[in-house]
Amino acid sequence: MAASPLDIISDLENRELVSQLAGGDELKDHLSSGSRTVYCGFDPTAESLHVGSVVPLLVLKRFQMAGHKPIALIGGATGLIGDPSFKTDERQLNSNEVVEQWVERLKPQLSQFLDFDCGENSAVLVNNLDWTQDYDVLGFMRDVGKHFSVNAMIQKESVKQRIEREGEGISFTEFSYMLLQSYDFAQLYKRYNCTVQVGGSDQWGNITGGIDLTRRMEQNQVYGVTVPLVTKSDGTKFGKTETGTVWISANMTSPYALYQFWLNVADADVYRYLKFYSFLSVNEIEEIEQSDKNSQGRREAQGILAAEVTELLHGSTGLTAAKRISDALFSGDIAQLTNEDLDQLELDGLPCTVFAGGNKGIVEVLVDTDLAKSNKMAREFIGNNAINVNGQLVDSVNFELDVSNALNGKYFLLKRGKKLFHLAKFE
RNA sequence: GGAGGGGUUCCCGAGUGGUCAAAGGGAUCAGACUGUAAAUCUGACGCGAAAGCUUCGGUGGUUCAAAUCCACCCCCCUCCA
Repeated sequence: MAASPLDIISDLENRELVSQLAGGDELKDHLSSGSRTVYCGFDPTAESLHVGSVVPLLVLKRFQMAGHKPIALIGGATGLIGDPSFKTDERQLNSNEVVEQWVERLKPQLSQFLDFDCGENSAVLVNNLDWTQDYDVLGFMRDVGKHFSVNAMIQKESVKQRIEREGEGISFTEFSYMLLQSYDFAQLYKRYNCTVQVGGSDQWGNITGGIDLTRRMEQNQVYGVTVPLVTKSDGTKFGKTETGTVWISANMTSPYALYQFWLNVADADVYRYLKFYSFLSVNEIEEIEQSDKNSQGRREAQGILAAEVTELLHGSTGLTAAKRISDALFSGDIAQLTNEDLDQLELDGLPCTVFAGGNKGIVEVLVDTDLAKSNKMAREFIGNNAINVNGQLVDSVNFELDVSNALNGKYFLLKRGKKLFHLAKFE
C-alpha cells in the first residue's frame, strides 16, 4: 500500500496535503530519482504534541513509507527562542529546564511513528541544540547572519503583522528565529545530505530561508514542502474540545477522549481528515464517502476515522478500551454495566474523582469533579436537566449520592449534558 | 531621553463620577430539534441560596459615591533622538 518513490508528491497532492512546493517539478524529479533524506522540525512548546502538530509528522512517515529517509528534528535550541511565524504576539520565554523537559517528552512521541531499524532509510532523531549551543555569537553573526537581508526578512508574510500592525511588536530574539531554523537545514544538508524539509504552511518563510542559506553556505540546491494547517469548515480552531487541547499523550488525553474527539468531527471535514490522518488510500476514502452519501442517518466515516487514529496513536489496546467505554456509555444502558466493566472504565481512562467520607451532595460532587466550575453553575445544570447519575436524571439540587446505592459499592457514573461523563469513586 | 496613544470581565470592544457586575459581538456551556452531526431557536455565562462580596494594569489619594478625577509606578504601541 506504500506509495512508490515515484509518486509520493502525487499521493500527498491527492490527499490535499501539499500547500506549497519549493522547487516544483525539480523537486518531483529529485524525489523520484532516488531515496532522499527529508526532515521536519518540532519545537518543544508543550509537554506533548497535539493532534494538529502530528500531520507533518505523519507526512514524514509517508515519505519513509515511500522509501525516503526521515529525520525528525527536535528544536531544543529553537524552542528556547520561539517561532514568531503568524503569531500575533510576542511569547513568554520558557526556562531552559522546562524546554529541556519538553524535549525529553517529545523524543518518544516523534519516534513512535517512524521506523528506526529498516536499513538504508532508517529514521534519525536529532536535536538542533547540538550544533547551536556552542556556536559563538560573533561567529554566528559573521557566518550565518551575513547571509540574511533584514530588508527581505521584514517582507516575510509570517512576521508582517508583527511589524506593520499597530499594537504589536517583535523582539530581536523572535525575529532571529528564522536564522536558526535556516541554519538547521544547512547543517542537516551537511551532516546527512538532507535535501528536503517538510513543515506546516506557516513554516514557508523559515523553509525558504533555509533553502537560500544552504545554497549560499553549501552551494547546493535543496527543497521544501509545506503541509496545510488543519482547519475546520466552521472556522473554529481545530484540535480543541470542551476540555481543552487534544494531545497525543495518553496521559493528557485518554484514548477514549481521543476516540470521541474524532467521532465528533463534522461531516464537512471528515473525509479530508481521513486523508490527513489515516493511511487508507484515497480510493478507499472516496468509497467511504460515496457509501455514506447513499445511506441515511449517521455517517460511517467518523467511526472509521476515530478507529484509525486511535489505533495509530494508542495501539489496538487503546482502541479497544476507547470503543468499550464509548459503547457502554452511549448505549444508554448504564445499569447493565458489570462490576468488571466499571473497574475497566476507570482503568481505560474515563475521568475519575475519588471521594472519601460517605454520602455527598450532588452540587459538591459536580464542583469537585470539575463538571461544574462553581456551585452556581452546578445548580444551573441541574435546573436545566443536564445532570444524570447512574442513568437517572437529577431533578433536585438537594440530591445526595448515597453510598449504599453506588454501583459495585463504590462508583457513581455522572453525566453532564449529552456526552460528558465522569466517574465518582467512593472509598 | 522626548512627544503622542493605550492597558476593561476568556477574546474583541463600549463605557469617562452615581442609573455599572459593567453595552455589543465572539467564544464557551446547557436545553429543544438531530445522527454523540450541521443549521436554527431558548437560556446561562465574576463569586454567593440570599443578603451581599470581589473585579476594570499596580499602589496611594480626592469624594457620600470612582472603571471613570488626581499623584506616583509598571507594561505595550507609534514617531522623534
